[in-house]
Amino acid sequence: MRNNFSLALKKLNLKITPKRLAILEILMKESVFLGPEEIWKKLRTRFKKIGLPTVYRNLEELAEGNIISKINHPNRQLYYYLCPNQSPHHHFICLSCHKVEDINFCILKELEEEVINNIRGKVLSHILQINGLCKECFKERKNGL
Amino acid sequence: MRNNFSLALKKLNLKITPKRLAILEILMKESVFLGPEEIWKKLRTRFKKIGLPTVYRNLEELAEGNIISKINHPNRQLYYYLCPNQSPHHHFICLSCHKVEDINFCILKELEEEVINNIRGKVLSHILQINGLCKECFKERKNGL
DNA sequence: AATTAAATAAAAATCATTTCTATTTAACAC
DNA sequence: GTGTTAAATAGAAATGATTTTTATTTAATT
Repeated sequence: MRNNFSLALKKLNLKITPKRLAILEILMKESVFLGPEEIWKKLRTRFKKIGLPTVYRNLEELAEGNIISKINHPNRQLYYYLCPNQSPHHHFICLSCHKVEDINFCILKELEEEVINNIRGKVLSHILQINGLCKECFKERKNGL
Repeated sequence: MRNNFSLALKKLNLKITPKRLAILEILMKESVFLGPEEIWKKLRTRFKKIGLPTVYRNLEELAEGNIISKINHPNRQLYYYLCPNQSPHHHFICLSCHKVEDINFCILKELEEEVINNIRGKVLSHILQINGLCKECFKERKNGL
């Protein structure tokens, strides 16, 4: 596990610092989307003296290197980060437990064609985020959703 | 035109103020997505004394009433607003000229089914934003895109 | 162990957005 | 039209997330 991260960091010419590894470990353990401040609070249990800017900087660097990815939460204006996944822009987000799952999105090609037909321009990128309840939360129907 | 706006405002129990109408006229004229500050600058040519908070407040109220809608721009963290359109969450955004077009999205039902099959939970909402070049900008290939 | 460039802490700055309060104004009744 | 009232506004200040700055520390390499 740690070796994977180290290798990935080396490829990006990022030094392997305890804090950087800790951030990745937190994101890996949680498999939930977290804000910089949430991550910072978790880090402070291990590092008494860690600054919030350090967390921001690291998250940004890791996101640039595609080790983690950035998403939007619909009801907050902050960005959240998440461990690597195959399709960086297709998320299913559980609004109850905040778990993030990839969605198997074979419709995308069709969509792109449809858009090109409508717009007659060029598609460069997209943001697709689907919000709902995951299996478990749907059963429990937490939060009155 | 103005009557349409007045009627819509009345339905929402919002008073018909010159500034409120001006905001709607700007958004209608431009048919491009604009940030609060951009709108504010345009308003100041007509109203010397208009505060940015007034613009924010109005945009928020109008968005709540579905007279305008809010979208995300991928490379800025700000929200942008746009005149009413039929499908509030499906936008095609030209990264060159910032024009916003609706996309005729008949694939959505399929997508929802696909997600439900994968996740086995519940879909509550989604954000779909497609970025690219509109017909005109694609021809001109502005901005090196 | 010494060197060097990157990473960090801490404080301060920035920037978008929101809140607060006193004043103004639109809507409505007369 | 004039008066009344609740909503809208200006302007200043507050907020809150994020970024920048600078001096110090540390990881990587020799």
